[in-house]
Amino acid sequence: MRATAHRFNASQQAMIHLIATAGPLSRTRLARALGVGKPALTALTRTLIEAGIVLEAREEADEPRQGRPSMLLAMNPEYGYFAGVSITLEQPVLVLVDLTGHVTARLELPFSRDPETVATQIADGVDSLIADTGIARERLLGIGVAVSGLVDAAHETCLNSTHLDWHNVPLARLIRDKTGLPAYLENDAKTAATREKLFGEARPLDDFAVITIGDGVGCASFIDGKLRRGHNGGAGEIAHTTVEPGGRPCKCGKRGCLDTVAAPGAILLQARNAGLKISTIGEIEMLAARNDPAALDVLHKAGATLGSVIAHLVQVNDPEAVFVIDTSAAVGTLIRTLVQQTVTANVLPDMGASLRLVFSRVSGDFWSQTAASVAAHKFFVPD
Amino acid sequence: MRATAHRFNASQQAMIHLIATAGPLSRTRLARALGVGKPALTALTRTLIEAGIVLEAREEADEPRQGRPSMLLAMNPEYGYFAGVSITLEQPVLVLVDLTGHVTARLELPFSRDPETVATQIADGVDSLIADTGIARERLLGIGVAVSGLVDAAHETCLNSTHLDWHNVPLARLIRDKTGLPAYLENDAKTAATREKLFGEARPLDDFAVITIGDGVGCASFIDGKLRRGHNGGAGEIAHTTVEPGGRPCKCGKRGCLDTVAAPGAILLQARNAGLKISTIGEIEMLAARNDPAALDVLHKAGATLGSVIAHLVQVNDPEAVFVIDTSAAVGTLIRTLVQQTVTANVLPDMGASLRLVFSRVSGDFWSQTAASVAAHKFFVPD
DNA sequence: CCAGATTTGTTTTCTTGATGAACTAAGAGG
DNA sequence: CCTCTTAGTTCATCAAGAAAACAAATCTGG
Repeated sequence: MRATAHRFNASQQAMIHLIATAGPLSRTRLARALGVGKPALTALTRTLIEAGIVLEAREEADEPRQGRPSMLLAMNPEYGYFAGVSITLEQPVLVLVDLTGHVTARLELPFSRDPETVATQIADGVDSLIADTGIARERLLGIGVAVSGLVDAAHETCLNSTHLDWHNVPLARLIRDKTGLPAYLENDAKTAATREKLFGEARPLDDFAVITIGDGVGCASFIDGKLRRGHNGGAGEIAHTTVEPGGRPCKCGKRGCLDTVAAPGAILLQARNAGLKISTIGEIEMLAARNDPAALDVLHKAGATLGSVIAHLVQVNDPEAVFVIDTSAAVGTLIRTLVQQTVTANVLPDMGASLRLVFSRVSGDFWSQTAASVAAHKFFVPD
Repeated sequence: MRATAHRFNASQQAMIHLIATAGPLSRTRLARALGVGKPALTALTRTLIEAGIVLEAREEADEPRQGRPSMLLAMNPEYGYFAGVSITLEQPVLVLVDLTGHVTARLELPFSRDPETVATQIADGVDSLIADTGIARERLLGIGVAVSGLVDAAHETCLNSTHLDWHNVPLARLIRDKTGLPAYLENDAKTAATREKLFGEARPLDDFAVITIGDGVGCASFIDGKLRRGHNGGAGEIAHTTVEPGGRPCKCGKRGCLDTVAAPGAILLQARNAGLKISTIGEIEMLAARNDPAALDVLHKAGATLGSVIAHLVQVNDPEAVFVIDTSAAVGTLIRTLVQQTVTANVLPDMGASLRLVFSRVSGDFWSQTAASVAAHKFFVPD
C-alpha cells in the first residue's frame, strides 16, 4: 500500500533530524554537529539530495567572509506531508502540513465520538485533501491524532479519556488499517510539546516544558531532547494535582485539583459564583483592572496556583524554558504577571535566573497542527 | 600519572555497562540486549576478559535445560576500585568500593571545611587506604565526592552550598591535581540515586526517583536511564518548594518550605514547640502510637506533605518507582503510611496502580558509598 | 590582475567493526 | 550411540567512516 521509499539508515536519519531541528546548515557545520568527518557528509548529503528530501542552496552571507562560501542544506518542504487532527468534543479539522510544518490544506470533518466513524472520516478526509491539492499519495508520510487522555507507548491506543469516554480504543490502528499510512495517537499536551520542539520556539532546546491552557490544563516535557512519556504514558498529568485540599469537587472525583482553580471554565465558574456578571475571562480581567475585589481574587488564585505548580515542575526537572500556551484566550496580563511572580518567588534563585517563561496565545487549527507534528516527529526520529 | 589501561571503545563500554547493570549474562543474552550479532560478542568478550575486567563462570542451572549450557559473564570485582567520600558538617569517612559496589576498606578523615585542606586529606587518605589494603595504584579508577548543594555539569565545581558555605569551589579539580586520578563532584541526592541505579534495587529500572531524608529532604531522578541533572544542575531541588504559604521561616529565607515541615530537624522542632518532651523522632512515633494528639499532628503533617510533594513529582515524571531512603532514622511506620496514602490519593489511578513506593533505612557509610558510586558510574558510562 | 590565504567540499585509500553462514562444543533425551 | 537443541567460534565479506591529499570558490593585499 505504502510506497517503499522513505527508508533511511541511522546516519541519514540523524542528519535529517539535525537539519529539521537546527535549520539550514552547511556540510561542515553538520559534520561538526554530528561528530563525523567531512567525507561521511559528502556521501550522506548526496543520497539525501538524490532522494529529494534535502535541498541545496547558496548561503547569502550578510558580510563577506573569507574562504569558499558554504552551501546550505535545508529540508525540502514538498518532499512530504503530514496529516493531523485533534479529536475533542468540537468539530474536528483535518490539516495537511509540509516537512517544515506549514499548513498546506485544511478540511472540516463531521463530528463524531465513535472510534470507527472517526477513523473512517479521517481516512476519507485524507483522500479528499490529497485529491483537492493534487499531492501524490506517496508524498503522505503519516497521520497524527491528538486526544486528551492517556495513550499507550506504541502511540496506538487511547487507554483512557474521560473527556471522550474512551477506554482502550486502538484508533491509530483503525486509521492505519483504513489508509495504509503510518498513524500515531498522542496525548494533546504532548502533541503541543512536540510541535514546539519541531517547528516552534523550542527547536534549539533539549529541556523544556509546555503548559497548555485549553479546556483544562495540560503539561508535557522534553527532557534531554526526548518527549517524556513516563512509565505509564502519564507524565505531565498535572491537571488533577491537588492544589487546594478540600477544595471544589472536580470531574475526576477528587477535590481541589488544579483544574478546579486554573482551567478557563473553572475561572469563569468561580467568577460567577462570586457574583460577577461576565461571560468571558477577558471581562474578568477588565473588572480586575478596575480593582474589582472578586475579579482580582479569582484571577489571583488562578495565577498563583498555576505559578506554584509550574515552580514545582521547574524544581523537579530544571528545564531551560517553560512555554505557557493559551489556546482559549484565558491567560491575560494579570494571570501572566502572577504566574511569573509566583514562579520567581518559589524557584531557587540559581535556577530561576536562567529560566525562560514564555507566554503565547494561539487559535485556529493549532491543535490539529500539533497532531500533525507528532507524525512529523515520528518521521524525523523513528524511535 | 594514571595507567593507560581502562580505555575501552564504545561497544566495549556498552557491554561493560550492560554487564554492570544487568548482572551476569550469557553471551547470547548480551548479544540480544545490545542488538548485535553473536560474532561481535565473541570478539568483544575476548578483549574484555583479556583486559581482566570481565570474568567467565559456568552457569549453575537450577533445573537442567536442553542444549549447551551458557557461560556467564560477570564483572571482576577486583579489576578496580573507587574511592568515595561525603563532605558534610560531620567527620568524613573515605570508603573504597570494588567494581560491584562492595566496601573493601574505610578510613575516617579529619574534619575540615576548607576546600584545599579537604582535597589534601582525601588525597592522603586514598594513599593510606591503598597502602593498607595492598591495592595497586593503577587499580584505583576514580574518586567521587558528595556535597549538598549545586554542582556544575562537569562534576568539578560546587557552585553553591549553603550547608558548607561554599561558592564556586572546584573541589574535583583540586583532588584530581593532587592525586592524578579522575575525580567527580556531585550533589548528594544525585549520588544516592546513582548508587540505587548502579548497585541498588533500581538496577533494572530506567525511570525512578529517589527521595533522601537526611539533614534535609533531597531528591533526584533517573529518566530514561540517565541521571537528570537539569539545565542548571538543580533538578530535584524540592527541599525549598513552598508547601505551606506563610509557614515557618526557612534557612533559605523563604517561608513554609518542605524542609520546614518534613526534614527530621523540623519535625523535632515542631514537636518541641507543641510541648512534647522528646529527643528523637522515634519517641514522637511512640507518643503517636499512644494517640498523643500533638505527636499525631506533627507526624501527620510531615507525612502528608512529603506525600503530596512525591505525588506531584510522580504526576510530572511518571516514574516506575520512588525510593524513599531514610538516612537518619526519621521515617517511622506512621510517616510511611501517610506518605503512601497521600501518594495513592493524589496520583491518577492509572499511574498510582503500577507505581512502586519503596522505603528503606540506611546508616553507616551510606553517603560515602553513594559518592563512590558516582565515580563508578563515570567509569561504566563515560558520557 | 595575480599570488597566497582561507575555508568548503570531494576523491581515494584504508581501517575498523560488525554480519551471515557454516562450523564446533556441550549438554539432554531417547 | 545418535539426534536434537542451544552456546559460542571461525572466516569471508561488507559497509561506514577516517585521514590525507586534492579541487573549488572566495577574500586580501600587492
